[in-house]
Amino acid sequence: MSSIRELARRCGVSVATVSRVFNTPEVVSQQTRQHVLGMAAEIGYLPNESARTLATKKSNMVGLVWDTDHRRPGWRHPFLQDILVALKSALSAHGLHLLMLAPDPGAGPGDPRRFLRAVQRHNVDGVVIIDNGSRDPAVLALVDAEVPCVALDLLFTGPTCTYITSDNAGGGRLAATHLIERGHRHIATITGPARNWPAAQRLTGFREALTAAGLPLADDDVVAGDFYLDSGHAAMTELLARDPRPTAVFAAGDEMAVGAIKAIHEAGLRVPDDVAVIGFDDIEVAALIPPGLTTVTQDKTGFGTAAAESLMAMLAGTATPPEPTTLPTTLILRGST
Amino acid sequence: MSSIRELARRCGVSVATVSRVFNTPEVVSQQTRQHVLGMAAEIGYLPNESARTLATKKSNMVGLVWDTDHRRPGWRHPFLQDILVALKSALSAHGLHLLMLAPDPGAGPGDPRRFLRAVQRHNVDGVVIIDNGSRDPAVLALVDAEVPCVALDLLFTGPTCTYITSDNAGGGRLAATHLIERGHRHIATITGPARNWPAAQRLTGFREALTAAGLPLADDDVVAGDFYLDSGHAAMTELLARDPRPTAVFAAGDEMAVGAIKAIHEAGLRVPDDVAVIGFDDIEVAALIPPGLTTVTQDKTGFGTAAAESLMAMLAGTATPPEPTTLPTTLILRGST
DNA sequence: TAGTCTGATGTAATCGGTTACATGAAACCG
DNA sequence: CGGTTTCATGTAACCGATTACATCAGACTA
Repeated sequence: MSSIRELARRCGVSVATVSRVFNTPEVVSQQTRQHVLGMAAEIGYLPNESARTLATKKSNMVGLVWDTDHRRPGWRHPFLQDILVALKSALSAHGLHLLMLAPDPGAGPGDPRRFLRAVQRHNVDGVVIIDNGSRDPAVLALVDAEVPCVALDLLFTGPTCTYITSDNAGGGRLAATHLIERGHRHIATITGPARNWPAAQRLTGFREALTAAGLPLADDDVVAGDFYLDSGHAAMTELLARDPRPTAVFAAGDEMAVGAIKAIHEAGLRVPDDVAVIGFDDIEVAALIPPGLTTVTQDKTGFGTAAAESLMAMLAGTATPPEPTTLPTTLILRGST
Repeated sequence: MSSIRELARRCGVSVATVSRVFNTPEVVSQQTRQHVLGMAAEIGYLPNESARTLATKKSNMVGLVWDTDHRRPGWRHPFLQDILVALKSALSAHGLHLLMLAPDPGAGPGDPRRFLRAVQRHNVDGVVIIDNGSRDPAVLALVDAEVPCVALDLLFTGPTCTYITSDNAGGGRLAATHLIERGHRHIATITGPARNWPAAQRLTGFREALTAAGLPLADDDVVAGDFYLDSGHAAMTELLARDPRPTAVFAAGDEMAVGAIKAIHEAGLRVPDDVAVIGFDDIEVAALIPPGLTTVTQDKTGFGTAAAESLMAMLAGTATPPEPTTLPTTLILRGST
């Protein structure tokens, strides 16, 4: 591969001049510039990014910390593909590449510094963290990286850290309000694991809106699931056994909502006539299963672009990290309510 | 950030010795090694990867070329998340990081060298290509990269290139055989775009198996879709208008199969009693929509791990690239047939 | 015309590692 | 005991860029 020295030699100029042609073209004469660029194209010269990074301490790379462990469930984020595409596109527009980091092999599998170390070795300009909901110490350790960090769907602040999250409470309110407007008076909910922060927020907003409408949420009408299909099915089965049974259910995740619909159908009841169901997330299935799942949608693309923007703001050198971003949630009306 | 020189100074040894501690520990004395490692931990020394890459020409990074363009559809790969997770895990196990490359800003948006240049600048040890089905010249130009390349779901060979694909023909055969075994005699198919290679293969296998069973496929019973829901709905509507209408349909993609089921239900018919439906891909919805979609599944995880393995084989330095990998497809039985 | 300014370019140090080769001490051998 | 190995370590060139500083020619100024 031809180096800058080779190119300089061929052009009869110094390496400094060649470097200037690519970095500060305005200071080199028109004539020299043309000559160098022409010769560069001819011999296929391309600057070596490792060398540039070494010299400038800027890599144009953003590290992605995403703890994908086959064996544990929970690493899976339903929107990941949309988020990744948006993130990558937004970063690409600024000339940044996205480096999906492997945990540092120098640290053991359980070492809380395994991501921090990987980040520090690679001269990345910034870091995006995709949470798997586990609040892994190795992820939380990243606050110590002296590098701009943006976490997705994870409370994460520090001197160089901020995060992006959906307006989960608002979404919960939206769901409640919608069901109330549809005339429901007895509304139950299938929530997520107690310690899951987004789930808790959704529940809070949901309860608020019900209470405000004079429809307090009975403890009996709150059943916890784990975001997966079967738990939604089980929870709904439990709710259908109540007497009187609720006429509407808010599931804190679409997969659970689908499970709930299944349970309702199995009980010989109809959606939405006997029981209305509303979900949260707007995953692909929501649009595809009959009768179509009404749901609260999160702005997946917004996660990616907001992360890129927060990062760019920090790279631009503001002293304090940007405020956390809360993305609006909106209601998608389909047949299930 | 502390450098190797700093660490060497503190330990009273030369930089070469420190370097050896991390790269060829067996040649340095037990005592010195302990001392250096201890001091390294103390001052938080970590080798700078850019410098290492510059010196060794090995970056431990694999470039990912994935042309994500918001504006065009088609960049979306239904399995991408599974593939990415598997790919990343497999690469991580070998200490390799995955660099999602932005197109080279030095090249224009339409420049066929925009990925090639990005690859060449970054000293990546290998490249994985995720196809969007468009046979973009900029993707095809990567055969010229003097770097091991593995393409997913794309015919792609060259002196350092190979590819991974599903046994699409076999999957087509599987679908046909299954329907025949279920007793169907009049079987139609909703295929993909004529120029789409996987779709064509699926059709070929499907037709073969029908013919072998003495049930030649009439032209009328082949309708093309575009892999999206609506096209499946439209195609099925068309097929239902035939007299006699087919008793079973093979859709070359699950989304189209879901569209087909919708059309069947809308026509007041039942699945599978009036018309059986089988799909291809095994996307998430397949398991979730009633009555459950029987489908031919592709080994998503296999794509990722096979890509990593082919890459590793090339990195290990075989003169010729590994043979293309064809992943087996298998039948998943659910309620729709 | 001497002095200053400006614009284009060159010189060389530097970024943080790796590694071929040199060195020197200790161990081994006949 | 001299000579050869072996082992641990040091010296210094090198990877391919960037950039502070120096240089120098020509234009401009008083």
